[in-house]
Parts: sequence; C-alpha cells; structure tokens
Amino acid sequence: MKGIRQLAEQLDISIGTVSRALNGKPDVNDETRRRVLAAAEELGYVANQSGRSLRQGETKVIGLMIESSAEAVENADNFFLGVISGLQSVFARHKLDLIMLPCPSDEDPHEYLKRMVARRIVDAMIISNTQRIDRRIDLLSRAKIPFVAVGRSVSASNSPWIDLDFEGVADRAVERLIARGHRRIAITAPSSEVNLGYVFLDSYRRALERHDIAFDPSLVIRVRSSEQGGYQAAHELLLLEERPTAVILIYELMAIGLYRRLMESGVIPGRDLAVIGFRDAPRAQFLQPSLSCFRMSLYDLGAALGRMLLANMPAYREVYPDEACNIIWPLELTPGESDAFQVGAMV
Amino acid sequence: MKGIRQLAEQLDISIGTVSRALNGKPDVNDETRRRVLAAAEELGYVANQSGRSLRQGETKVIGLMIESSAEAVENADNFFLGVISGLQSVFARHKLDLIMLPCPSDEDPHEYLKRMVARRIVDAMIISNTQRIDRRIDLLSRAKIPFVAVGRSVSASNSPWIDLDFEGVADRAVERLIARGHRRIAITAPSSEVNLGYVFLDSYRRALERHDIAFDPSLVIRVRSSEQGGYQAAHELLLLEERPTAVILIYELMAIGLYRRLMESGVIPGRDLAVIGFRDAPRAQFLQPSLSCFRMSLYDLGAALGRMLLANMPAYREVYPDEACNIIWPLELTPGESDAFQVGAMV
DNA sequence: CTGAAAGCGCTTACAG
DNA sequence: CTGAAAGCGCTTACAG
Repeated sequence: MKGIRQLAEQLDISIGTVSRALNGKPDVNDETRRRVLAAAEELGYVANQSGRSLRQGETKVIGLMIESSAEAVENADNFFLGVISGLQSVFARHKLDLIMLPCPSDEDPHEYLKRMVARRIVDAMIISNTQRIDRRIDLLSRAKIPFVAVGRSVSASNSPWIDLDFEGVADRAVERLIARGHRRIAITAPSSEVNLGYVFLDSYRRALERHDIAFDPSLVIRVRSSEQGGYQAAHELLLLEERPTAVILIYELMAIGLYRRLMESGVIPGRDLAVIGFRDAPRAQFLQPSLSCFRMSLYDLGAALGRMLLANMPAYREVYPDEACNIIWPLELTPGESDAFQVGAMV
Repeated sequence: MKGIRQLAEQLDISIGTVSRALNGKPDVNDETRRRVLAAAEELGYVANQSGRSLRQGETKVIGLMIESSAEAVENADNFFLGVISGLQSVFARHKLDLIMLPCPSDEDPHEYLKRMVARRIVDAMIISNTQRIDRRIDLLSRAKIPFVAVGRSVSASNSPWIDLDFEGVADRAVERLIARGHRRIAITAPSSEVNLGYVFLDSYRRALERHDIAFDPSLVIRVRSSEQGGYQAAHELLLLEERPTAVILIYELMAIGLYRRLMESGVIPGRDLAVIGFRDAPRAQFLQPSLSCFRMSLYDLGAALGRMLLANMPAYREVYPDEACNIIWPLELTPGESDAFQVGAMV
C-alpha cells in the first residue's frame, strides 16, 4: 500500500472522496464511507503525515522536551514516565500523538529547541527543567508555538505553566518541625540554577521568620538533586558544628542516599534527626523508618498539563475554555516515622 | 520568517539556489552560498520538515519506541536514558534526530507501531522490550522499515538485534557459585513473556547440568522485574523448605528489594546467602555489603545500536559496511562482597 | 553556476 | 454526494 492514490484507484473513486471519507467529513455517502474505511483497514492504509502536515500546516504531534544529561541518566526517576500517561489520556481524545524529544547532552537546549521548532515537527511543546531565566520561553513565545512549561520561570511573564507547590511543601515542613520543637532546621537546595530552588528557599526563609528564627546560611546545603546528592547532604550535615535537629529535602530520591549516610554514622532518622522528604517515589517507599513526605498524582499532573496546553492551541481552545493559565500543583503530606519525635521531650 | 520563498525573495535569488546552498550541494557559487547561509542564520530559517520529507521520501528522524506501562513507571531506570546518548552520538554525524515514541499503556504496542510507521513520522525504528513472539518484527520487516531490536526474539529470523549476554551472565554466575561450593542455587525469572527470561533460564540449566546438579523447578522464582519483585523474590526464597545458599538475579533493581527483605529477616547477603546481581545500576551502587554484579556501558551499547541501524538503512549502508547483524553484548563481572564466602568453609 | 518547473501525498474550497 | 484542481514547502532533474 502506497498512498491515497492507490487506494482511490482500487475503489475506483476520486482521492478527494477517499480523503473526506477517512477524515469523517459529513458530506460522504454512508455506503461509500463504509467501503473506503474497509479498504483502508484491509490494506493498512494510513495517511502519510508529511502530506497532511504540509497541506494543513499542522502535524498533530505534541513534543515533550527532555534532557538526557549525565545527571539525568544517573538519576532517572519515574517523573516523566508518570506524567506521560496523563498527557496521553488527554491527547488521545483529539488524536494527537505525544513524542519525546531528548536534547543531546552536548547540544545547547535552546539551540536544540530552536531547530525542532523551525523544522515544524510538532505543533506544540511541553518543556521542563525550567531555569530561572529560560530563553526557551522567549523563543517559543516569539515563534508563536503553543507551549506549557513544567516549572515557573522569571522569563514566563504571561505564558502557561504548572509547578509543584514548593512553597507549600517548604512551609508545611517548617511549620510541622517547629511545632515539634525544632529550631535548627536544615534544608537542601539544588546546586543548579533551576528555578524551584529559589522558590523553595524563599518559602523556607519566610516560614522561619514568622517564628522569629534567624536564617542561618550554613543550614542551606547545596547538592545535586539525586540519590548521591542526598548522601552528600547527610555527610555535610554531620560535619556541621552545631548539628541541626531536622532536615527538609527538595528532591524525592535524596532521602535514599541521606538515610544511607546517616545509618553509616549511627544516626537514626526519626530518632536523632527529623527528616521530611519531598515527593514520595516508588523506590523510597521501603525506607525504614518510613519517610514523612508529600504525595501527588503524576497522572493527574500530566492530564492537567495536557488540558492547559490544548487551551492554548487555537484549534482546541474552545474545548477547554476554563483552563487556568498557571497552576501551583498541591501536594499532600503523608506522615511517616522519620520526623515522629519531639525535640527536648527526652528529659 | 516563513518559508524558503521568503528567504529567496529577500536575497533576490531563486528558491532552487537557496535550497542547494543550504544543503551543501557543490554547484553553488561560494559568494552566493555565503549570502544564503548568512541570511538563513539571521532570519532563523530552517527548512520545514514536512516539505522536505514529502519531496525526499524520508524524514531524517529515527524513532525509539518505549512503553509507558504502569510497571515501567514504578520501575523507571536509567537504561534508555543511557542508551540514548550513545545513539545520538552516531546519529548526530548524519544529522539524524532521535525521537522517543512512548506507546500509551492502553494501546496495543503492535497497533501503535503500525500507526506510527504508516504515518511515516520516522525513517527507521529501534524497538525494545522484545517478546518471545513479537509481531512488531514481522510488521517492520514487511513494511520494509529499517529497524533494530534491543533483545532477541524467535520472530527475528534475519533481522538485526543486539541483546545482552544473558547466557554469559547466567553461566558465569553459576560457575562462580559452584566453585565456591554452592549446590542449591536459586534464580529469578521474569513473570512476563519477555524473551530474555527463556535465554537466562536455559543457560542456568545447562550450567547446572555440566556439574551434574539436578534442576529443581522450585528454585526458579518468577517475579516482576522491579525492586518490588526483588523483595518478593527474597520473601519466597525464605519460605523454601530447603533454603538455597545462593541466588542469581535477572534484573538490576531486584537487588535493592531483595537486600531489604533479607535484612528484615536477619539474613545477611554475603554471609548467609550468596547474591549475584545483574547489571550494576547507579542506585544499587551503595548496597551494603557491596553487590557482585555485571557491568556494561550503556553509551557503547547505544552507539552500537545506532551503527547497526544505519548499516541497515540504504542511505547509510556504505558508511557502515562491517557492522554485524546480531550482537550478544558482553558484560563484565564486578566482584563484590555479596557472594564472597565458601559454602561449608565454616567448620 | 542559476532559474523555471515538476512533483512528493495529502486536504479542501469550488463546481456540478 | 462526488470529482477535478490547487497548493502546502520543499528538492532536484533539466535547460541554459
């Protein structure tokens, strides 16, 4: 089976009618449509996307840009795989396909995106790993490519994004720890310029201020967002002169490395040091003592991202009229044993 | 900037010459080429892929099909992220872009691939998670789409694949354990129909036979290939009447769950039970006692897959004349402490 | 070395 | 309800 021409010849009918029948246009005789669909099915005909795209000016493909950096490789987690299912659940309704665009580690993300966009491989983009200043946002805005970002950015003046509620997490973690008598509360922060680090730290500082606890820069531990980073964080924490009684983590896998390093030193989470993790990850679920952390549905996040994106695409706008342009995605606290003690209660 | 027509108008030159200049054709005046390239750069012109594809009959895009099943989500590891870098290193030489095609979990992988192939979004495919009988291989062969499979299959009569050396791993693991006095050696196997399970078990049986050890079906523990599967495997293993003295794992993350369950019962790997893991994963690297396992370069595997694929594409065949059609990818043993004891040596 | 023209496979006004 | 034709943006023989 080659193209629509062969299919039309076989049916002894014009290619226009075949096209209309296949695309569900109303002005086609029922019997004709039946024959066309049957023949297409039998011969395995599917319209060549390049032909369609060229004619229609759209590809029916949505791109999700990811980065395959060495760090990402070492530190793969299920975040995007989980989100993808949610995205696809929305896109499937409109016969849109999702593809992932992995930016090579030796290529500038901005240049990569520029190339992909200019080639018109996709109609719209989802970008992630948003930086505090992210030129990709300007690029997409200027090129008028619909997009949505996972993560806020200073660059995103008017553009759509969904971000996890880092403020809420930091805030509730600090409040919870203070209520249990903690005053020296350490926090981890990413070593990169990724925007969420700023948001997280700001909220932590404000929460401390509310309780008249002075901000101590030595309690901000900058490490890579990875299991190894968690190990490193515990290591630095143990070296501090006046050791904190609690630590708040910013990335889901940190807890695993942190636990390991603590255990090596005989420091037991939930007894000697309170630990509050970030998102619950499948791999962290077996930690002993169980980790107090925050929970969310990756699938729901993906679905929300999908709807928000479609609400920003002219062709689908009217189907999603009430979508917000920006969402702070809430996380729910799951209490565990890792912070289940009161400071000073051991008298 | 719209299309090549606008660029040509701007330069007061024909679109044919612009195209030839941009595509590096030899018969273009140096000065003309310089002007064209400068203007394209300045205006951010990149050829519309649909136009090119339609004309040339190729997309310059290679697809990597992955599955975003619930199991994959819970169990994300770095395998594909690592392989991607290697693939891209080869594809970049030919200006080929790699995209990932995530098959929705509620769609049949065969139907999904059929659709993607028929739409002609990609020139060639890399498929993975190969099943013992895998209709995708017939589909791609019949459609004459160049492809390479990660993993052997009974369906792959003549088609290219690279597979990890499961025989070698099972064989060397058994030999190593027998040399240390083990006679009751358990082995894990996947609960699915994935082909590697058959290969792994066959090799295990043959190795036992060589040493006149009867095959005991109760020592084959079928679990999901995941951290949780490892936990489950340890659980079942501890329930066996005559407990084995050693266990061989088939999947990299199993070791983590297995260790956890063993520890819970006070069974120490490397003292009470010998454990040999599969591939070393970043997350397993901190296990205590350290895990004896096998090592390989994901990057190199990706590069080999890329070369093998190109060797099967008419347009690139001559550049890669000596590529093998099938490769059993070797893994190197990394001895650890988890099997460092001699059975019966404790007299 | 350059230009004019054909045509890749579709979809969609436009006639009838 | 159907057909004939235009044209989406490119690349590439073919003339000159």
